[in-house]
Amino acid sequence: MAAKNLQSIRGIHDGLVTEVRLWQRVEAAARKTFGRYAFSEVRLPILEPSELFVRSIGEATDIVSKEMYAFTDQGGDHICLRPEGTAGATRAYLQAGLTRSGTQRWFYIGPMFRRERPQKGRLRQFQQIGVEMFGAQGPLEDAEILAMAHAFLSELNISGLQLEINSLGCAACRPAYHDALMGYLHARTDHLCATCNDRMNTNPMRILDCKNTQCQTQLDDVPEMVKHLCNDCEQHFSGLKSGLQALDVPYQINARIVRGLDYYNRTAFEIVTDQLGAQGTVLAGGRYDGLVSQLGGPPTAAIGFAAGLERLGMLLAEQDASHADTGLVEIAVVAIGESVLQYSMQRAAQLRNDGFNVVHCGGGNAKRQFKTADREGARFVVIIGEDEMRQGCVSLKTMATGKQQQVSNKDLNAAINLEQ
RNA sequence: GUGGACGUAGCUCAAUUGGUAGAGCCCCGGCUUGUGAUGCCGGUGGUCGCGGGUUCGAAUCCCGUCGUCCACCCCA
Repeated sequence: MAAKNLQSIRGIHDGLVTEVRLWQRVEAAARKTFGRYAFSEVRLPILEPSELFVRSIGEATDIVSKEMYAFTDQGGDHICLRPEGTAGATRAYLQAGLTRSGTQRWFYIGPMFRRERPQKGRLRQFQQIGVEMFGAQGPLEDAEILAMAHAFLSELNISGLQLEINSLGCAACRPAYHDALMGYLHARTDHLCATCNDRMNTNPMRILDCKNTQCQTQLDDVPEMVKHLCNDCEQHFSGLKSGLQALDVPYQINARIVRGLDYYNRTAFEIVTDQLGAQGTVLAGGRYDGLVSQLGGPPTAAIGFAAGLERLGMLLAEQDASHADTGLVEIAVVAIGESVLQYSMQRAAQLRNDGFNVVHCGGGNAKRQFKTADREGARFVVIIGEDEMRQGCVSLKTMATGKQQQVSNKDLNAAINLEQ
């Protein structure tokens, strides 16, 4: 344990080489897939006014009431590290005056901050890949955005994932459902856990996904939102389902998916895994038709989702560890003798210009240099001594086979490509 | 925020009933000063997370603290 009093903040981890390689694979898959669906990347602020999240997510939520890194800056402004991306994206959409510019299809990749108790797959600073689509209201868009999420994860080849969908209804049908739910729950308060009894007052729908098995046994025939949808919501939901079927996206209806926030309506979905312990949600989202107007804009339909970059990286690491460490270094240059040092550096530079990833082993003791080459995982060693320099050639060694040959400088690239 | 487990060399771990720490791997050097991954020999490296306390004596017991992990909670 090196630096004792100089550690990263609890729950805030360094992304070292291994993790970053994993993340970059996830990011590459996202950029590729989202591009196919004509989504464009945006880069949004990490610092936002605290007020933004109070007004969007809501003061009563855990995220805002106890998990936000919020502070007053030197000028007296109340600002915070963003705990999620949707609110900022909506703010930016409004600020840029895009409400009459047609459908906006955005995605972003970046860090979010929540002061939670750290756990596997749960960090205080974590990265999300977020997608937001503004100005699209039909079930076709819902189906397509889910197909996009599915394609994105398929691109990564992660198995064991499950798409679950639900409908949360809308302002028209939710009150009646709420009454039905409360009636059902009130009859069983004695059998529900303490947390659930609290939730009766704050957010009764949350009781549906309580993990307490005792509570779950009480909920066998609990009223479900999907069975209380109004006509419009019903049509929307069946449009989504038939869209997913048409696109061959496997899904499952899970009436227990809920959202804590008021602005969510209709489609809600999660993609879950059983491989990350309690933090099984790898991607989640839904429709939030109410948010734009809640933040002062015109009524605007919107839908989006966010995926946890670290969680996806962990799944990749568990599934194919072999993939993680494919050699970065293609060629190691070994210089034998002081007199060829500078020349060997020039040859290394030339190989880099030719498009190879090259390390120079530093000259000196030949054995040491070969050891370095091996440790770096170089596939080839280009050996340069006085003879080679004089003759305008190098000795090319293929590390895996041990085969070594003399190749003239002009034939080197061809020889390497032959050996690959 | 609540509950539980853990914290010993760079890494993975060991140290019988409390007697001031060991191994493997890694790293460095040598056996071969134009050749690696296998072999042999040698070497560097630890205020036992940190701070108190009990004791003649603590890595080992107690308290606190920080951190990691797990579950609750919450969520990506």
